[in-house]
Amino acid sequence: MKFVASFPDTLVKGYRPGRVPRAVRSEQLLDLADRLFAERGFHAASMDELARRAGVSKPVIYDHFDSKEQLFATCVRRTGELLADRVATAVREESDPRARLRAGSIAYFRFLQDQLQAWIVLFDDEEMRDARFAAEASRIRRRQSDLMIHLMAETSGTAPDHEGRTRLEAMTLAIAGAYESLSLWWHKHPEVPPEELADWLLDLIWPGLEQLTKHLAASP
Amino acid sequence: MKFVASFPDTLVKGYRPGRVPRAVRSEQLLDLADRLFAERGFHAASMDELARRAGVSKPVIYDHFDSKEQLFATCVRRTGELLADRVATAVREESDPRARLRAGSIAYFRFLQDQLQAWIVLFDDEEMRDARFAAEASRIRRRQSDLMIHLMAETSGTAPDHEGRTRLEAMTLAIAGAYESLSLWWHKHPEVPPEELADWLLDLIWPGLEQLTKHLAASP
DNA sequence: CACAGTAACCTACCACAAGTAGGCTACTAA
DNA sequence: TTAGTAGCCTACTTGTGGTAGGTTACTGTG
Repeated sequence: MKFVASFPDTLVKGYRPGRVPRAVRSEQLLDLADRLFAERGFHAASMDELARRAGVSKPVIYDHFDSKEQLFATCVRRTGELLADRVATAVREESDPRARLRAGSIAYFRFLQDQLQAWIVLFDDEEMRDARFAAEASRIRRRQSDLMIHLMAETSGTAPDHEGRTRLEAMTLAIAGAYESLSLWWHKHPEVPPEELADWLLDLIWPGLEQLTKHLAASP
Repeated sequence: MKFVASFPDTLVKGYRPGRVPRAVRSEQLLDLADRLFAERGFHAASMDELARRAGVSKPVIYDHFDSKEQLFATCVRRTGELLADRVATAVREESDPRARLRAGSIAYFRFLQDQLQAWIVLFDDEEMRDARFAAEASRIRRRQSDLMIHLMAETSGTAPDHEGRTRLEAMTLAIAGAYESLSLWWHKHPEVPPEELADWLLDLIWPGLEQLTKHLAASP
């Protein structure tokens, strides 16, 4: 009875107090953590508050996740995978290489537009938000990079040699960094539509990228 | 006497115990903080340890800097300004636009190579380092972006209209992001020489960049 | 020279948040 | 009925950013 009585009005709607199965609690905690990190940023979000919002005590959280960092990483990774899916899906709907890249880019920016809440934690800079996110941001970049490499290999047909692959990896990662940085800029210029962003970026990198694929296909 | 007696061997060489003028203490603290942040990362670096290394008590630090974040920001900003200077100097030594960009790029990567220690905090991802650096990293990107815009305006002669400037700002920031991300990759492939990195990146972005300047010069 | 004013510094503390030890409650299955 | 366990809690420890308030030594002025 102490248990039930200890839930005043700090309870988040949609979650009733009391015992729930482990899997459900996990999902609930992840959802709430996502929102909390988005609102406050990593540093300012406290595990106590997460516990309060979930209507649960702190050790419960630590029974599901090893640490605050691991919880954060899990949240970000989930979102990153969703993003990768969206982009991959959009890419698969086109066949011409440039059109594929364009479709992927648009999907990327549209996703950011939708998930702005959750994304701010990773990309906002204006407000001095804390973040232990380098590893996760990097993971996402790598994912986008892999996707690009895969796409290029698929359309060019030939496989580059070792040195070529090294260079290609470097360049796709650089491009992924450009996307990331552009997203950041976009955050302060939301009036620009995703399609225009994509076109700008395509005009910038496509000539060099096309040249690069030709170069790599010719060398081995 | 308590004062002098309280310095066992935790003292960093080159700094004698005892009272020193404010300006000297400030510089000393900044230098030590730079090293400490580089070693441990923002989160794991504690103010207590900084105090210990400086052979000083914590309030002394807070008499010089408002907070840990402000101290960190000051360190990073100092390094960022040094970087900008190096790049700008290198750029000024060339006249052909492409050669200028190349020279700037090489200077950029050379600087990272030298200052690797101090730079890890900002760019390393493999190790889960903490960082409250989004704002500072962004400031550095903006600096590089401004430099590029300046350089392009200088060489093209004409000034773009409002929409053109918006697009140009977005694209140069994207490019700065690409440099940043490439630096990160480089950290795991240090065998690639700076000149090669610069050439890779130039081959990738120069065609699009040249096209962009022409486009912007033609529209108004 | 005396001594006020101040610069540089200290000890001892607070607040707050991550993470833990150990125990309680209620469901389930034999 | 009762053993086992899943889910949960209260009450703590630890570590670290930051502060209050006092002490020491240097410096310029009567």
